[in-house]
Amino acid sequence: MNRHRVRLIDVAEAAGVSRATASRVLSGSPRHVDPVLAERVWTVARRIGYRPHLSARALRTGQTGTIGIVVPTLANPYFVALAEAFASEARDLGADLLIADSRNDIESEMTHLRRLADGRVDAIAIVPVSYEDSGAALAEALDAVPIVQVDRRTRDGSTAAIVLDNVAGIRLLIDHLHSVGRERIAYVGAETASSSGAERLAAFGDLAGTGSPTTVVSEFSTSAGREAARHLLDSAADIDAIICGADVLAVGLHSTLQRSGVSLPGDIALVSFDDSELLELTDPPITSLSPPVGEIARRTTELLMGEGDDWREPSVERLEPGIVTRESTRQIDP
Amino acid sequence: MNRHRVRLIDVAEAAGVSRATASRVLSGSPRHVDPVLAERVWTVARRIGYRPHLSARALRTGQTGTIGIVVPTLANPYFVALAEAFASEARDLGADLLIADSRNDIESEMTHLRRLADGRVDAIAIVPVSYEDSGAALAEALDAVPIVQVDRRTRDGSTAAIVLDNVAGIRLLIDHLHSVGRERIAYVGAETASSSGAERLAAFGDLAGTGSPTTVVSEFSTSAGREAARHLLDSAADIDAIICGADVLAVGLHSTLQRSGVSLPGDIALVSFDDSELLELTDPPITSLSPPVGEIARRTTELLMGEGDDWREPSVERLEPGIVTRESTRQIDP
DNA sequence: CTGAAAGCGCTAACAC
DNA sequence: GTGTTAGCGCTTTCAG
Repeated sequence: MNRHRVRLIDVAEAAGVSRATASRVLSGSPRHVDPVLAERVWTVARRIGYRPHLSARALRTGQTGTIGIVVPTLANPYFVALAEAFASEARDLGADLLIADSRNDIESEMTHLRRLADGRVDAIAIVPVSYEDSGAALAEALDAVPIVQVDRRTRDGSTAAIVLDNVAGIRLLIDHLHSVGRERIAYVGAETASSSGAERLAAFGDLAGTGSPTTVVSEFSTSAGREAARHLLDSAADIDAIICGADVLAVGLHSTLQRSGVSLPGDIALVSFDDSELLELTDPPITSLSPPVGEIARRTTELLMGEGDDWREPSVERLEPGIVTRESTRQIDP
Repeated sequence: MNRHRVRLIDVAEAAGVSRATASRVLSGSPRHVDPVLAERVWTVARRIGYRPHLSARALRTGQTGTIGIVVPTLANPYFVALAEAFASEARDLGADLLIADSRNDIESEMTHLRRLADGRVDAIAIVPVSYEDSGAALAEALDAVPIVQVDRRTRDGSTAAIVLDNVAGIRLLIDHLHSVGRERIAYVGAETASSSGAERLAAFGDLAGTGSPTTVVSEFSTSAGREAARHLLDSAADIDAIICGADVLAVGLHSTLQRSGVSLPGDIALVSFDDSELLELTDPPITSLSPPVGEIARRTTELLMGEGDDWREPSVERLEPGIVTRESTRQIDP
């Protein structure tokens, strides 16, 4: 049953042509081959079920037809959305997407990066785990394969980075909150190990009034969100709105506020950042920035697959988010 | 900067040994080589930054050191959890995990399956999209690489399948609901395109009293859950408990019930199937079966990587779930 | 437009 | 215990 792989030479022989011709038809440049032969080769190939051996092809061409994406965790729906945007992009390019999950772990991230760079993929998009510590692994993988940083970046900007414009994002959220009559805004973010977290926090510090409270929890997770909510409740801060640095935080926070009898949006208006499906499930649904994941993926692959070495330019390209208003920021009649 | 790859021969030359010896040290059987030489090779390899070319190695050995997993969608946290369990399993085996997302699409599933089978991975674990229609693609990929079906299966059981024991699961949930005083139980599941969906529905039909209402929506998604809730509300069925066939359904359903003023667990007790993080976020948190994802992944890789052809046996192995009780099924004092 | 032949980087017989 | 050599399956010069 599991005889042996059908190889190119099997097709060639059955079609009465050389391997070279068969190869040209099946992969390379079918333009430069007699249409009659080409047709014959195709027919035979289909009949005997030929499938090219990808490792062999990769070895020969130096191209794998695969793009890799490394995300901090798939438990965060935002990174899943990002991965799917890249999958769609890859499909358009006739390539595959290989998804790797670092589990928020530098070690694991380095391992993935190394293995991907070992001839497994043609290019890598990575959401680095840590601003401070992800740089080393990146720098190492860099001379094997093009890499672009996505959504977050490392301190030593050794490659191009395509990120959300966090300052614009915070501004958009604050403006929106003001427009619905909120003035005493708090910010809840996670530990600033990631550049995006740090940028959002800093932007909030700059744009919100001085003395606006910020709460920094240890990780981007729903339980951290609940912890933040308890902290805010305990501190009895005088606020009427909260900006969350990530959906998972917002949902956890929402759940704890809700159970503590805080009325949303009556007492507190809530906004978040990633616009994942989670935000539509809460009661009330939560207003959010809508990050341009499609555009991020498109621009990143453009850089990655482009002819030049543009990805080597340690630039930071910031893409503009939109906003999706939901009930959590409904205007309250005085 | 991007000179050229450091190859095995570069290491060999720098260490003054043959490629064979270098290869033996760096990969094969370091046992059969002089420790002194071995040490030298390692040192040199590290110094000049040698990394084996994975495609070349795969071509030569016929082994990729990679396991592939194909899931219907990563938007469902249950499949993410499953994928992470496999990642952990792969890590233990010194292998990589390649995650592919079918987006609930037969076409896309087939494409992934094909490409994975084209020498990209050593084995495939797949959660088939459709009981009826996923079989063909499976059968095709089958003679290139070992495949085991996970969590769901296809009609023509052409490979082994490791699934949750859905009958035991439904029984566990019903028993639990009875134990907290609920007798009029409804079931909400998605279209039976998947074997697990169908099994759960059938088991409910068998085990719940006759006339127990069932609602079947078109897909496993939160919006489908909301739709189911509206349906139940409209039908004004006389029930005091609901079993949901998937967490995403439960969460959507919960959200709509909640907004319609139904009290949980007062009016209705709610239970679900996948025990994902989502269920802890709702108010009240939702009781759920806890599927043995770790065990599923372990058993599957065992079958896949084992010496024999055990995975070819079209058997169905059913693993026992546990249950995690939460507030949504709290006993109500009469 | 087609074929012969070289070789991508690596490992595994097979000799020594 | 180590080196020599033959290929894994494919694409791509280079001749014709």
